[in-house]
Amino acid sequence: MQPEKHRGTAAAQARDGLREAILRGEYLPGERLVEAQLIERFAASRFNVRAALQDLAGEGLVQMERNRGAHVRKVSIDEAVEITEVRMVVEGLIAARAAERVTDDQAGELDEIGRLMRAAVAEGEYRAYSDLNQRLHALVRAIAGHGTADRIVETLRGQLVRHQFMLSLLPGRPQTSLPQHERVIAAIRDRDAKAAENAMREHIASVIEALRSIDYLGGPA
Amino acid sequence: MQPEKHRGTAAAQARDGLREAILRGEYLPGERLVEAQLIERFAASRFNVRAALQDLAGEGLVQMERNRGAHVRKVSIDEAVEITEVRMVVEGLIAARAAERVTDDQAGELDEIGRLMRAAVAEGEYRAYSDLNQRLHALVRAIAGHGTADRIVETLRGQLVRHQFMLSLLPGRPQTSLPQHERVIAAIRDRDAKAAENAMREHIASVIEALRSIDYLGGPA
DNA sequence: GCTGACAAGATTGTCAACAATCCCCGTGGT
DNA sequence: ACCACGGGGATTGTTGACAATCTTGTCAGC
Repeated sequence: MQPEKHRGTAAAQARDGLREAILRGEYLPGERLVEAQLIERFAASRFNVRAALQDLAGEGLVQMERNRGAHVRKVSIDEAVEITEVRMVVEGLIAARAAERVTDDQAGELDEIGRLMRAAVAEGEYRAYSDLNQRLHALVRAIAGHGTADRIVETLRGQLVRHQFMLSLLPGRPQTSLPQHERVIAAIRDRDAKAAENAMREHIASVIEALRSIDYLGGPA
Repeated sequence: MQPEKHRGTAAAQARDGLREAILRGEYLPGERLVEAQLIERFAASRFNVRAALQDLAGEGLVQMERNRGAHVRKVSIDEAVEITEVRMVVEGLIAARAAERVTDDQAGELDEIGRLMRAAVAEGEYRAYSDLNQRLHALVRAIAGHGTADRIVETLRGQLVRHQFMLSLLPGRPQTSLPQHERVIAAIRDRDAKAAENAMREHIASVIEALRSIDYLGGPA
């Protein structure tokens, strides 16, 4: 969505550091982000800290209220579903385009990830499977080379890290998503754009179902 | 994408004023935005001007380079195509959801817009038709009530105002797009989500074709 | 006439101090 | 016990000045 920022500058370091910290879960949703604390933690001036907060507010990671400071933004389940719906269609576009542009080498990489995924699920290594999941989506995006769609998906993904964490705890998820991933890989490898889009959308649609099921579990708690 | 900002504050006024000015075309793509000039024009402090520039950079309307100031971002035809591709799938999602949620009253409004559109095209009132076009898309979005998709479409639209202006000059556009609009309206009225999504995507796909044709016209000039 | 270095001006980057605001908590009254 | 009412401390909002950097114009040397 936004053009790339400068790297290495103090302002950029503060921004990236704070984003990483939020994404790691070091600051919980709703938690207050006090400027003075951030100044100490990131060894940045107040000027740069404020610029960082404003940037992350633009990315939807933090929420700023006048005279009341900045908080880590809370994303409700309903919002998470909305965000994932948008992700579904945009990643569908990305998958379709990847199918049109994939090279033989890249197709080989995709198959390799597929093999590793099957192995990880077979051996119950869910952490490895989760990493492979991210690698797969990242590779598809790289193949598609769609800068605009890329930025949007990245921004949306950032807003849901907390929920994605909960998702990975759902029992039976890998068994559901593995065949979906395989269909995505196969469609891109076969350069079938329409099938790739459908496969990716089905995959993310099932993520939405899972999100809704969390709602039932965690809602009345 | 980002949470709503405060209205009425000096910072918000500077931001909204500058955005309006850029969208109106008062500042041309590539034009430099000198802080001192903006301070005068919007009667804001430098602090607020910089905050506004940073916000608009987040929206992709301006580009900031270290020590070289802020410029109105130039969007190439290739980028415009990418942006419109994303818009295509997201507006498709919106149309599908609108079909699921539309009330009888809203269906009537849609039909009314359709009637006005046919009349405008028949009488060659292209300016009125263009306004109705925006009204239609806005109404569909309102019916869908999808905040996340809404924000993204709005942001993307902002980045293309200049190109959309050129589009409206293309001869024969209304004759092409009118039946597409009618199909969108009919599908939503009939509460057929899949058809609504397809109709909206076809419509915007033809916008992409038109954008590419501008490329041929304006490219080697 | 052209190239390069250098200086002057313009513009942006950064900071530290000051002002405004809010939130918490104790006080007094009922 | 409960509520209204201010302090007082903490936190953010804003300003103006100063430093760093880039851009432009000029001039000497070839």
